[in-house]
Amino acid sequence: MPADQLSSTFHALADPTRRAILSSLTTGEKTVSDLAEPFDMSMPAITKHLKVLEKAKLIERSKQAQYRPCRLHPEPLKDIDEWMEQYRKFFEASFNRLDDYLKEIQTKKEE
Amino acid sequence: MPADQLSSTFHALADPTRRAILSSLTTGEKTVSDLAEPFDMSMPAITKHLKVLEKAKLIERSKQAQYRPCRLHPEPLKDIDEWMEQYRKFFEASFNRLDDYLKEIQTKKEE
DNA sequence: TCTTTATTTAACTATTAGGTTAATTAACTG
DNA sequence: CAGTTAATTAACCTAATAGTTAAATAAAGA
Repeated sequence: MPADQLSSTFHALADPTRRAILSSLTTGEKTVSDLAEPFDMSMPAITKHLKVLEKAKLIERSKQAQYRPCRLHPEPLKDIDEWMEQYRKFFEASFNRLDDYLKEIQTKKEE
Repeated sequence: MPADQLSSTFHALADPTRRAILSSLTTGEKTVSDLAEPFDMSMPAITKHLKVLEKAKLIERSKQAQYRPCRLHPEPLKDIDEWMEQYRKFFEASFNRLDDYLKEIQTKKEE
Protein backbone atom coordinates (compact mmCIF):
# COMPACT_ATOMS: atom_id res chain seq x y z
CA MET A 1 0.00 0.00 0.00
CA PRO A 2 1.79 3.12 -1.27
CA ALA A 3 2.00 6.11 1.05
CA ASP A 4 -0.13 8.65 -0.82
CA GLN A 5 -3.43 9.66 0.73
CA LEU A 6 -5.68 8.48 -2.10
CA SER A 7 -4.07 5.02 -2.16
CA SER A 8 -4.43 4.68 1.58
CA THR A 9 -8.11 5.68 1.37
CA PHE A 10 -8.83 3.20 -1.43
CA HIS A 11 -6.91 0.53 0.43
CA ALA A 12 -8.93 1.12 3.60
CA LEU A 13 -12.16 0.76 1.62
CA ALA A 14 -11.05 -2.46 -0.07
CA ASP A 15 -12.36 -4.61 2.75
CA PRO A 16 -16.02 -5.39 3.50
CA THR A 17 -15.50 -5.38 7.28
CA ARG A 18 -14.02 -1.89 7.17
CA ARG A 19 -16.79 -0.64 4.87
CA ALA A 20 -19.37 -2.09 7.27
CA ILE A 21 -17.66 -0.32 10.17
CA LEU A 22 -17.80 2.99 8.31
CA SER A 23 -21.44 2.42 7.47
CA SER A 24 -22.18 1.67 11.09
CA LEU A 25 -20.60 5.00 12.06
CA THR A 26 -23.04 6.94 9.85
CA THR A 27 -25.55 6.69 12.70
CA GLY A 28 -23.10 8.24 15.17
CA GLU A 29 -20.16 7.59 17.45
CA LYS A 30 -19.59 3.96 18.53
CA THR A 31 -17.26 2.13 20.90
CA VAL A 32 -14.92 -0.60 19.67
CA SER A 33 -17.12 -3.28 21.25
CA ASP A 34 -20.22 -1.85 19.57
CA LEU A 35 -18.43 -1.90 16.23
CA ALA A 36 -17.09 -5.42 16.77
CA GLU A 37 -20.41 -6.93 17.79
CA PRO A 38 -21.79 -7.80 14.30
CA PHE A 39 -18.61 -9.61 13.25
CA ASP A 40 -17.44 -13.15 13.90
CA MET A 41 -13.92 -11.90 14.50
CA SER A 42 -11.61 -11.35 17.48
CA MET A 43 -11.25 -7.92 19.09
CA PRO A 44 -7.62 -7.54 18.00
CA ALA A 45 -8.73 -8.03 14.40
CA ILE A 46 -11.20 -5.16 14.82
CA THR A 47 -8.50 -3.01 16.46
CA LYS A 48 -6.35 -3.57 13.36
CA HIS A 49 -9.17 -2.63 11.00
CA LEU A 50 -9.71 0.53 13.04
CA LYS A 51 -6.02 1.38 12.75
CA VAL A 52 -6.24 1.09 8.97
CA LEU A 53 -9.29 3.36 8.91
CA GLU A 54 -7.58 5.80 11.28
CA LYS A 55 -4.39 5.96 9.19
CA ALA A 56 -6.57 6.68 6.17
CA LYS A 57 -8.19 9.44 8.27
CA LEU A 58 -11.62 7.93 7.65
CA ILE A 59 -12.31 7.76 11.38
CA GLU A 60 -11.31 9.80 14.42
CA ARG A 61 -11.02 8.53 17.95
CA SER A 62 -11.35 9.89 21.44
CA LYS A 63 -11.21 8.67 25.02
CA GLN A 64 -14.11 8.31 27.43
CA ALA A 65 -13.20 6.35 30.54
CA GLN A 66 -12.07 2.91 29.33
CA TYR A 67 -13.80 3.39 25.98
CA ARG A 68 -12.17 4.60 22.75
CA PRO A 69 -15.14 5.80 20.73
CA CYS A 70 -14.84 6.18 16.97
CA ARG A 71 -16.58 8.63 14.70
CA LEU A 72 -16.76 9.04 10.95
CA HIS A 73 -14.36 11.51 9.33
CA PRO A 74 -15.68 11.68 5.77
CA GLU A 75 -13.26 14.13 4.14
CA PRO A 76 -11.12 11.49 2.37
CA LEU A 77 -14.31 10.24 0.72
CA LYS A 78 -14.71 13.66 -0.78
CA ASP A 79 -11.25 13.31 -2.32
CA ILE A 80 -12.35 10.03 -3.90
CA ASP A 81 -15.50 11.68 -5.17
CA GLU A 82 -13.38 14.39 -6.78
CA TRP A 83 -11.00 11.80 -8.26
CA MET A 84 -14.08 10.08 -9.77
CA GLU A 85 -15.03 13.24 -11.58
CA GLN A 86 -12.71 12.53 -14.54
CA TYR A 87 -14.50 9.19 -15.07
CA ARG A 88 -18.14 10.19 -14.62
CA LYS A 89 -18.60 11.06 -18.27
CA PHE A 90 -17.68 7.45 -19.09
CA PHE A 91 -20.40 5.84 -17.01
CA GLU A 92 -23.10 8.44 -16.56
CA ALA A 93 -25.05 10.79 -18.81
CA SER A 94 -24.73 14.38 -17.57
CA PHE A 95 -28.44 14.82 -17.02
CA ASN A 96 -28.59 12.02 -14.46
CA ARG A 97 -26.96 14.38 -11.98
CA LEU A 98 -29.99 16.64 -12.24
CA ASP A 99 -32.36 13.66 -12.08
CA ASP A 100 -30.71 12.61 -8.83
CA TYR A 101 -31.07 16.08 -7.43
CA LEU A 102 -34.73 16.32 -8.43
CA LYS A 103 -35.48 12.94 -6.85
CA GLU A 104 -33.70 14.09 -3.71
CA ILE A 105 -35.76 17.25 -3.21
CA GLN A 106 -38.92 15.33 -4.09
CA THR A 107 -38.18 12.87 -1.28
CA LYS A 108 -37.62 15.73 1.15
CA LYS A 109 -41.01 17.27 0.32
CA GLU A 110 -42.72 13.98 1.13
CA GLU A 111 -41.24 13.85 4.65
CA MET B 1 -8.29 -9.05 -0.81
CA PRO B 2 -11.81 -10.40 -0.30
CA ALA B 3 -13.63 -11.75 -3.32
CA ASP B 4 -16.52 -9.29 -3.59
CA GLN B 5 -16.62 -6.95 -6.56
CA LEU B 6 -16.50 -3.68 -4.61
CA SER B 7 -13.46 -4.79 -2.62
CA SER B 8 -11.65 -5.86 -5.74
CA THR B 9 -12.42 -2.50 -7.40
CA PHE B 10 -11.22 -0.50 -4.40
CA HIS B 11 -8.15 -2.70 -4.18
CA ALA B 12 -7.30 -2.13 -7.83
CA LEU B 13 -7.56 1.63 -7.31
CA ALA B 14 -5.34 1.60 -4.22
CA ASP B 15 -2.18 1.96 -6.28
CA PRO B 16 -0.96 5.11 -8.03
CA THR B 17 0.49 3.19 -10.99
CA ARG B 18 -2.84 1.51 -11.66
CA ARG B 19 -4.74 4.79 -11.30
CA ALA B 20 -2.30 6.42 -13.75
CA ILE B 21 -2.88 3.56 -16.20
CA LEU B 22 -6.65 4.06 -15.96
CA SER B 23 -6.24 7.78 -16.44
CA SER B 24 -4.08 7.17 -19.49
CA LEU B 25 -6.85 5.00 -20.96
CA THR B 26 -9.37 7.88 -20.82
CA THR B 27 -7.87 9.14 -24.07
CA GLY B 28 -8.44 5.78 -25.78
CA GLU B 29 -7.12 2.29 -26.30
CA LYS B 30 -3.41 1.74 -25.57
CA THR B 31 -0.91 -1.09 -25.96
CA VAL B 32 0.98 -2.49 -22.97
CA SER B 33 4.19 -0.78 -24.10
CA ASP B 34 2.38 2.55 -24.46
CA LEU B 35 1.02 2.17 -20.95
CA ALA B 36 4.38 1.10 -19.52
CA GLU B 37 6.35 3.94 -21.07
CA PRO B 38 5.86 6.61 -18.33
CA PHE B 39 6.91 4.24 -15.54
CA ASP B 40 10.35 3.27 -14.29
CA MET B 41 9.24 -0.30 -13.91
CA SER B 42 9.78 -3.61 -15.71
CA MET B 43 7.27 -4.89 -18.24
CA PRO B 44 6.25 -7.89 -16.09
CA ALA B 45 5.35 -5.46 -13.30
CA ILE B 46 3.04 -3.63 -15.72
CA THR B 47 1.56 -6.94 -16.88
CA LYS B 48 0.71 -7.71 -13.26
CA HIS B 49 -0.92 -4.33 -12.70
CA LEU B 50 -2.99 -4.92 -15.84
CA LYS B 51 -4.10 -8.30 -14.50
CA VAL B 52 -5.31 -6.64 -11.30
CA LEU B 53 -7.24 -4.05 -13.31
CA GLU B 54 -8.65 -6.76 -15.56
CA LYS B 55 -9.82 -8.93 -12.65
CA ALA B 56 -11.53 -5.85 -11.22
CA LYS B 57 -13.16 -5.44 -14.66
CA LEU B 58 -11.80 -1.88 -14.90
CA ILE B 59 -10.15 -2.66 -18.25
CA GLU B 60 -10.86 -4.93 -21.17
CA ARG B 61 -8.31 -6.40 -23.54
CA SER B 62 -8.16 -7.57 -27.12
CA LYS B 63 -5.62 -8.91 -29.61
CA GLN B 64 -4.18 -7.09 -32.59
CA ALA B 65 -1.19 -8.87 -34.11
CA GLN B 66 1.42 -9.12 -31.32
CA TYR B 67 -0.26 -6.32 -29.36
CA ARG B 68 -2.73 -6.75 -26.49
CA PRO B 69 -4.47 -3.38 -26.42
CA CYS B 70 -6.32 -2.27 -23.30
CA ARG B 71 -9.37 -0.08 -23.03
CA LEU B 72 -11.23 1.45 -20.11
CA HIS B 73 -14.27 -0.40 -18.75
CA PRO B 74 -15.73 2.16 -16.34
CA GLU B 75 -18.78 0.30 -14.97
CA PRO B 76 -17.18 -0.71 -11.65
CA LEU B 77 -16.49 2.98 -11.03
CA LYS B 78 -20.20 3.55 -11.23
CA ASP B 79 -20.68 1.01 -8.46
CA ILE B 80 -18.24 2.97 -6.31
CA ASP B 81 -20.07 6.16 -7.13
CA GLU B 82 -23.30 4.57 -5.97
CA TRP B 83 -21.66 3.22 -2.82
CA MET B 84 -20.48 6.79 -2.09
CA GLU B 85 -24.04 8.03 -2.15
CA GLN B 86 -24.68 7.13 1.51
CA TYR B 87 -21.71 9.31 2.53
CA ARG B 88 -22.25 12.37 0.33
CA LYS B 89 -24.44 14.10 2.89
CA PHE B 90 -21.50 13.93 5.30
CA PHE B 91 -19.07 15.82 3.11
CA GLU B 92 -21.16 17.85 0.72
CA ALA B 93 -24.16 20.19 1.01
CA SER B 94 -27.01 18.93 -1.18
CA PHE B 95 -27.16 22.05 -3.26
CA ASN B 96 -23.61 21.64 -4.47
CA ARG B 97 -24.83 18.86 -6.77
CA LEU B 98 -27.01 21.40 -8.55
CA ASP B 99 -24.18 23.94 -8.56
CA ASP B 100 -21.96 21.37 -10.28
CA TYR B 101 -24.65 20.69 -12.82
CA LEU B 102 -25.23 24.35 -13.53
CA LYS B 103 -21.51 24.97 -13.98
CA GLU B 104 -21.38 22.00 -16.31
CA ILE B 105 -24.08 23.21 -18.70
CA GLN B 106 -22.66 26.72 -18.51
CA THR B 107 -19.31 25.36 -19.74
CA LYS B 108 -21.04 23.51 -22.57
CA LYS B 109 -22.76 26.67 -23.76
CA GLU B 110 -19.43 28.42 -24.00
CA GLU B 111 -18.01 25.74 -26.32
C1' DT C 1 13.50 -19.37 -42.01
C1' DC C 2 15.77 -16.33 -38.93
C1' DT C 3 15.26 -12.16 -36.31
C1' DT C 4 12.95 -8.69 -34.05
C1' DT C 5 9.12 -6.84 -31.39
C1' DA C 6 5.40 -7.33 -27.95
C1' DT C 7 3.98 -9.52 -24.16
C1' DT C 8 3.53 -13.13 -20.75
C1' DT C 9 5.11 -16.79 -17.62
C1' DA C 10 8.23 -18.77 -14.25
C1' DA C 11 10.84 -18.51 -10.33
C1' DC C 12 12.34 -15.97 -6.73
C1' DT C 13 12.36 -12.28 -2.85
C1' DA C 14 10.77 -9.00 0.57
C1' DT C 15 6.93 -6.83 2.56
C1' DT C 16 2.21 -6.36 3.94
C1' DA C 17 -2.43 -8.03 5.15
C1' DG C 18 -5.47 -10.14 7.90
C1' DG C 19 -6.28 -13.25 11.08
C1' DT C 20 -5.28 -15.93 15.62
C1' DT C 21 -4.31 -16.54 21.02
C1' DA C 22 -2.18 -14.90 25.14
C1' DA C 23 -0.59 -11.18 27.80
C1' DT C 24 -0.84 -6.28 29.04
C1' DT C 25 -2.69 -1.74 30.07
C1' DA C 26 -6.18 1.36 31.77
C1' DA C 27 -10.15 2.71 34.09
C1' DC C 28 -14.40 1.79 36.56
C1' DT C 29 -16.79 -0.72 40.52
C1' DG C 30 -17.84 -3.26 44.72
C1' DC D 1 -7.54 -2.93 46.96
C1' DA D 2 -9.35 -6.77 44.14
C1' DG D 3 -11.98 -7.81 40.30
C1' DT D 4 -14.21 -6.73 36.00
C1' DT D 5 -14.62 -4.48 31.58
C1' DA D 6 -12.59 -2.26 27.39
C1' DA D 7 -9.16 -2.15 24.37
C1' DT D 8 -4.43 -2.69 22.79
C1' DT D 9 0.03 -4.97 22.15
C1' DA D 10 3.00 -8.90 21.30
C1' DA D 11 4.10 -12.84 18.93
C1' DC D 12 2.97 -15.74 15.56
C1' DC D 13 1.00 -17.81 11.07
C1' DT D 14 -0.40 -17.98 6.18
C1' DA D 15 -1.47 -15.95 1.96
C1' DA D 16 -1.18 -12.19 -1.13
C1' DT D 17 1.42 -7.93 -3.14
C1' DA D 18 4.64 -5.84 -5.73
C1' DG D 19 8.66 -5.98 -7.53
C1' DT D 20 12.83 -8.35 -9.88
C1' DT D 21 15.50 -11.15 -13.83
C1' DA D 22 15.51 -14.71 -17.15
C1' DA D 23 13.09 -17.65 -20.20
C1' DA D 24 9.15 -18.60 -23.22
C1' DT D 25 5.53 -17.53 -26.60
C1' DA D 26 3.43 -15.30 -30.61
C1' DA D 27 3.22 -12.69 -34.54
C1' DA D 28 5.58 -9.65 -38.04
C1' DG D 29 9.05 -8.70 -41.26
C1' DA D 30 13.50 -9.23 -43.86
